[in-house]
Amino acid sequence: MLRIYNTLTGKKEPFEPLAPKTVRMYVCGVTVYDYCHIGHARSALVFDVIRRYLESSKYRVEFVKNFTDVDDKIIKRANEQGVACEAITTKYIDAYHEDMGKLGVRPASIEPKATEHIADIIELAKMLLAKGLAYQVDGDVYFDVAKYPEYGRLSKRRLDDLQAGARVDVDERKRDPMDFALWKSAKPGEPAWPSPWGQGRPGWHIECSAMSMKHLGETFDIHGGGMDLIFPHHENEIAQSCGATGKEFARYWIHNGFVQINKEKMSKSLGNFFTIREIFEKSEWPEDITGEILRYFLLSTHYHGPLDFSDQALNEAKNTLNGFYDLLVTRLAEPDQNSSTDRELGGAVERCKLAFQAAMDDDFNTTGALAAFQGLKTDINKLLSKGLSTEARKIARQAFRTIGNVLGLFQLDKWQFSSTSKITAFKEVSVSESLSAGMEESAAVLKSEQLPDTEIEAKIAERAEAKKKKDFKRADAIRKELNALGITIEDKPDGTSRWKR
RNA sequence: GGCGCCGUACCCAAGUGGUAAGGGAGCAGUCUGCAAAACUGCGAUGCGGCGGUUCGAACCCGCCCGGCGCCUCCA
Repeated sequence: MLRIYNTLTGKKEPFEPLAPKTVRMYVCGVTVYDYCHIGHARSALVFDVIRRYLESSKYRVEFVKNFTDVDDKIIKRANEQGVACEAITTKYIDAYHEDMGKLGVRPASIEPKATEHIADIIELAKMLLAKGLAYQVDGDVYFDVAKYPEYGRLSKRRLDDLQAGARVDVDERKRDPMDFALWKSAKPGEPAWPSPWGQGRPGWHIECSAMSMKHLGETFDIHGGGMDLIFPHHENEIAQSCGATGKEFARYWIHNGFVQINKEKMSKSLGNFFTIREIFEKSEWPEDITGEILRYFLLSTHYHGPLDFSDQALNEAKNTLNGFYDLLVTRLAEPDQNSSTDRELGGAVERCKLAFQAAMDDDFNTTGALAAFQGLKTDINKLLSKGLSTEARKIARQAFRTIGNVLGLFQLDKWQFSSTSKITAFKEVSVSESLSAGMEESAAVLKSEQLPDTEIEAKIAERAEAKKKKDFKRADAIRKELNALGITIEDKPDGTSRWKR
């Protein structure tokens, strides 16, 4: 039985969707005015995994994730560059898909844009005005928070406690400082749509209410996003949605914690952020391996807590994955006639499945889920040493692939083990540096990539000959030579050797 | 001023009442010509501090200390 921590109630609750075997879920995406950073990646990944787990639990998941494509920051960016807003939003929506794709984040079932739902937004605002929950000032429409008595139930705040104007000037035209705009009148040079209140554009919060209700119905199951959206964004969504329909809006609210740098929130305003593409660019690993490392790193902490980003953390994730992929692409790929432990494999896989499911059922505890894979890894390594047939090895490999698919891990067929490469997101690489010191560091991997397998095999054969003749000096020299190229040789008990980059 | 999150071994990190998962690093052993990998063992009598509730607390309550976040836009 799946249990989810619900921000609305502050408790872990059993999850029961409104309609049997169907989950309707809405996640707040990004405002598309710049490249995404690793914090956006965490959020996208967390909900991607939640979606995958629900699907693997035999739910049909209707997953809506929006793009905010009308906003002050977009307008500012467009004006700076002297281009239309659409040029900005199109560019960064494409970049979003590209970056998230590298992380293995699947597109949502529906990815609506605010600008494509202006009519729905206007309808919602009209409804709120008609119900007396909103009011008009000049060409603006504001939600009247005083008319929604439950305002603050998500963020656990009371209106009286909020320090209005603490950090921003209060608009004197509003009845309450907490009232928020549903519709903003157009200023010159801004994108605008006709409305009953004149030319204008939607406020930020209303698009999510309009789009979620349009695509998922007035009441749906899960609404998610980053912690920073709890107030005011999600609070306001609840107020205007419930105010308009008189029904409950989203039933389970899920919020992911922040990615931090040195214990501080990663954010644009602090300037302490790393974009996803920047990390891929600075990584010395191939793209698919870097993606796997990032994914493992982001899932190694429970989604609700903070997660500190550092080169060390990334490289630890790499080391851990080395252990998995050594098993998956090296040891399990070796043929064997000995089937003496084949019948024990099923039990090991079953144990992993159960442990995995128990962890994921407990509020999507991906940390525990990864521990389940560690258990399977250890079990299979033991079986291998006692004898596991080629056929059983394929089954073992498939188990990792199948269960791992829920986390989007363990799908790669190739891996690089070399310990000379790194991810150094923090290192500022200048051109001259990369030509000297930086190059040296990654030189081994570059060389090993260029070296054809056949040449390596030839060297290995030569070394085997030397070993046979007890010419260990020669054998060690060859090993050292290959090692300098980032290739590790492992001798097996039968006198043959395996190698890996 | 209000609300909230976090503080578990060298590092990362699960665990929300029943006696501390897992990983990384390290050390020792098995294996090996050596090495690597794998496997085995070692590693917090203690979970920021002090009290309290309980047969029993990392987990509940109170106070305190430290770090962070939100109350502008923010995943």
